[in-house]
Amino acid sequence: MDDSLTSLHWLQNFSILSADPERPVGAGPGCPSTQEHLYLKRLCFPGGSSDSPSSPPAADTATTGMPRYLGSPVTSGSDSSAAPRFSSCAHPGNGYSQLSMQTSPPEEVDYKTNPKVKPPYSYASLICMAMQASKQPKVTLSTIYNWITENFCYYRHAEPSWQNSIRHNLSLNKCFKKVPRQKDEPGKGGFWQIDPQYADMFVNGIFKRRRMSSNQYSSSTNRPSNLAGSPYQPQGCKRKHLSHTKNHVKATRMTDSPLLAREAHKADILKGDFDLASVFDDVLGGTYSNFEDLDINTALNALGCDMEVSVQGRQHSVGLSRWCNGGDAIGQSQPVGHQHQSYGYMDLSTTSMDCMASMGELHIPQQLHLNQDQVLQSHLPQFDEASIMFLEQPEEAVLHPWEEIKEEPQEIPLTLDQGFGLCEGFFTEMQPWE
DNA sequence: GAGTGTTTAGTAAGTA
DNA sequence: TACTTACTAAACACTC
Repeated sequence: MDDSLTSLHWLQNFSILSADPERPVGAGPGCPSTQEHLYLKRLCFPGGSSDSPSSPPAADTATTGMPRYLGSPVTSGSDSSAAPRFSSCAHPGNGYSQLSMQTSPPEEVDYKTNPKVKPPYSYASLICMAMQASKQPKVTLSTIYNWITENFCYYRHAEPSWQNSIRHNLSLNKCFKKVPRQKDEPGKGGFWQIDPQYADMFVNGIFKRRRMSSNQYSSSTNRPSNLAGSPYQPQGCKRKHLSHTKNHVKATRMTDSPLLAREAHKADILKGDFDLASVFDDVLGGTYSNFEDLDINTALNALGCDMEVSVQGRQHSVGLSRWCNGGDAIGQSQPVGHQHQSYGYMDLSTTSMDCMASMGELHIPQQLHLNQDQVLQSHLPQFDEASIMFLEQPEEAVLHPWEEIKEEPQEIPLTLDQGFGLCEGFFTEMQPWE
């Protein structure tokens, strides 16, 4: 009984996504119906809520630092104005789902109708969502404005300075590429799209775009020569003009342990932080089924991902399918009931054990004598190639992921986090030298 | 003039 | 404490 004072069991049920006291009962003036805009609570947590009395109010994201939803908002169907819904944790095959089950159910916050709560998404995320929703390879600034105001009531009532921030973000963020308007195209301004160079990052990057550690820097700057021309950036899009005063990257400053990396990963997911990666994970991975009739080609087109890189060879489809179905590929030894449609990368936070289960196939133990960087570098070329291949042959991978993977299981490419996860899983889960 | 795009500067928060 | 990231504000130039 006395353990009640020190036990942290309550923490499991602690809701960081608790009720929003400011949430209006009905739609505000000028706001559309909320019918279409209900979020995932019922989808994700049909079992009801288990709010802790200690749950902080969620009205102010800045207070909690925790956005209210897990996973990635996507737009359903062909309605570009449809509200973002958070389908990731509802998707049985998404790596988030398991984690979602461990958290308390969020209350619904209807950003489409609630003008008081600022959406917890960065401007880059908002831009990305707008681009995603438009399903066009390129969008205009006004399209982005419209989508945001349409889907986030807050910005309908906010000072227009946020539009300046949007423009600023488009210009500053390397992820976004300006496509000049053709001379015969009337209208103001140009078009914007996701820079295809960063499509691989979107597939890979589950990490929040916070603080690129030095080894991640070195991963991109000192990567193998065959990656020299690759835009591989493991932690998201850099700003277009970085502070160049920090060229002296501290070599020792890194995400020290795979355990920490994974915990950080978990924390990010727990925070429900929406980022570009999650958006594109939805698009490029299986979660995109929420787009109903939208296939992966359409998704890529919507992202403006030009199929401009060509890689020859048989590993195409292999790497591609692995990439599209990374979690399944790695974890194909899991029970059939756990097999599911693809998702863009393997979520190590939830599937490290699956990785462990198949490490024999991966021959990873043979690399134990390597340090992490060596392991990662040994896989980076494949990873990069795989991501490129993904762009090239999306449909095959979706259709025939398993057979191809079974052909060459030892060549399954590992992403940065996968590498860490594997290492961590191995070192933490495996009996010593077993 | 309005909208668009770029750039600079400052602040706050998070992290090593 | 140093650094990164995100945000905000503002100035300026360009185009329609």
